[in-house]
Amino acid sequence: MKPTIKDVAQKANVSIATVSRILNNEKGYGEETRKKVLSVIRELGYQPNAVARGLINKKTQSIGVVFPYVSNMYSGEVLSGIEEAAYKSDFSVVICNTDGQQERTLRNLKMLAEKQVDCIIFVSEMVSEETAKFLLNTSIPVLLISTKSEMYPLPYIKTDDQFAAFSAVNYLIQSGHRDIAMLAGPISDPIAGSTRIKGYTQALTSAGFPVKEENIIKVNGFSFEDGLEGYEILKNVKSQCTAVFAASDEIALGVISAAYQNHVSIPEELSIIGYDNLKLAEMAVPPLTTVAQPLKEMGKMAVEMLCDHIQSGKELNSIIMPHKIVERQSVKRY
Amino acid sequence: MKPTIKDVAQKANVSIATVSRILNNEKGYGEETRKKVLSVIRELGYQPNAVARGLINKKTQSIGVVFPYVSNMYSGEVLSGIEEAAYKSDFSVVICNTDGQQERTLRNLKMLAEKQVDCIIFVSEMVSEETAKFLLNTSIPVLLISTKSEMYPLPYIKTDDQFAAFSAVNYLIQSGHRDIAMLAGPISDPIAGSTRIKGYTQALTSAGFPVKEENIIKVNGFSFEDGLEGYEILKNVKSQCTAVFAASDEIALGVISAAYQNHVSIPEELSIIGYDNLKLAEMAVPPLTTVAQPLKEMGKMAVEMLCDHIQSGKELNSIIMPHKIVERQSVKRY
DNA sequence: TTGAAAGCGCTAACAA
DNA sequence: TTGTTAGCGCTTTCAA
Repeated sequence: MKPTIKDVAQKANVSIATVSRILNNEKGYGEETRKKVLSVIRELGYQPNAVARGLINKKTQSIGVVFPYVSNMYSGEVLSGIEEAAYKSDFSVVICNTDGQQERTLRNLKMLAEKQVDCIIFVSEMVSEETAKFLLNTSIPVLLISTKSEMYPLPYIKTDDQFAAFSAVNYLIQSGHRDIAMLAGPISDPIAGSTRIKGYTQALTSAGFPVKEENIIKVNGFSFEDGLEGYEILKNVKSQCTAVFAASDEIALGVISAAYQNHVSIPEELSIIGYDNLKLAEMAVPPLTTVAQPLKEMGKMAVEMLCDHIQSGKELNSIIMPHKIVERQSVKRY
Repeated sequence: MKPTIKDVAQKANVSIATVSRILNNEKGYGEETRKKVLSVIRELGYQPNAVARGLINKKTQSIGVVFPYVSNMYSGEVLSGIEEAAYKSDFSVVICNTDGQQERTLRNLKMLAEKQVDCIIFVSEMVSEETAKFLLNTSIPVLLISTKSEMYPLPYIKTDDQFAAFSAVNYLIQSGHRDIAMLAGPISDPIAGSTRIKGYTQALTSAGFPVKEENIIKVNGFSFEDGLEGYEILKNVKSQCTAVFAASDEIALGVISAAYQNHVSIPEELSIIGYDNLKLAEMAVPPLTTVAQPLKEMGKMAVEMLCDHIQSGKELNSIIMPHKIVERQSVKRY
């Protein structure tokens, strides 16, 4: 049996209250007792029980994080920011994977609530009405990352997707491209789907170029496979695109890979710009030009804001993070 | 204030014991009371407090996972397996990042113990003496993944690194390569470092080829950057290698990327085989031939074994998982 | 079928 | 400076 505070108290001939005080660096004991107790603690190998603490303090020092897919690189970036900041503030992080399924999302959220996490970070997943309601009803502070609720006032941290997409396409235009295709995610996604398409359209329009419907290729998600698939469609589209804007780096990698198999060289025959600036972009051949979101930074910021909120009651505001174009070698300049 | 079991009991005119029984699907109440209580629960939006439960049950339904770097793709693969199995068994997973630092490892481990996680999965990190001692002293069941303790009997799940490295190099030999370099991780790493070098040496030797010291290039880690760096060294080595065995897929990607910048084409001028079979390998240009570890599977297996152990006292055995060569397009066949 | 009460390991108010 | 005690929200005897 693991020793408890009681065992320590007994062996040190003091009350458990005194041990508790020493453990928590409060005052109210002599140097003598402190030393004695500390030595007993070491001797017994005593470790405080955070569960018991949590019960009485109503604080578990833990952060719940909800991802659609914990294992992709996107989540990894955000997670590393979260983890870093959490570690600094002595929080632990509980992660959940929803697989993009509403039901799993809800079940995970419920679990987090039951486990009494001190706050929740909800990443990059569509906020369904039911989810939003749950999030609003619970007393747990919540921050969204890279997503937002259309109808409910949930604070978020994200980039301006439309503007970022605009910037990406504009970069292509500035580089001398006229005929630009887009590999878009699902339109059903109000954040990363339709919004980025708007940015694309806007850039073309404001440059005085026509928007051709067939140049907007919608795939099912934002993955490598979606990029592979997208390329096949792109190939068959008659227009002579010299460049493509991919709604994610993974999609872009899919296109690059498919292009390689089709012996079309990038960027000589086809230019491509991605979205996210994952580690992946740097590792690609050729290295991928992309619009960067500060994902790690966003994760870090989320936990910092949440901690401030919990400790000092500081309000949780929504924040738009800046994006920027990272130039590498996948776009040809005319 | 969130409603507690007491509020439910009061409102339903029963004792908290009855509510508890209903919550836990035990017997000892009438259908009438059950309905009544359930409706009150819904009405109040009551959610049981897992912390209080944990205190009394001495079970928190949570798994602690320790990674050196949570954000890389390697961790992502393992994590997705862990998460999937944990979700099925109703466990939540709390993740820790050690940054490869011994001190952080220990602090994280302590935190997990204090939080009373039901078991710990320790992934891909060297097991220092102090760490091993901690792990053995605690009463928390532990399983290592992709690592092992040299001196202490901690159960692990891993592949046979030496054999896998042997297979990789042997594949190169079978493909007609004679002069084969290795981009090895740090020799200080007894698992992924020196052991894989042994496999390399062994393959060469048993094929009757000489082992040239300068062909074994040791870099500081297993990252993309290490691969970049390794390529620079490789370039300056006088030998005329036609192929290289990289100790990780990330290193391999670094080599591919550097080769691209140096205008040496892969696999025509230089063949390369990786290690891990991350998603990355598939996404590379050219797609990377590599030796696959079933990382996701290993994560899944770890939690399944741990759950069996907790629930039925089933013993925790060490397991060697099979590896296999996944042929793609980065190795030229003569 | 139900309830009263003890207690999990700890903190915090109050007393001494 | 120290101890006693109540109680956090729950489960689990034991008794009714």
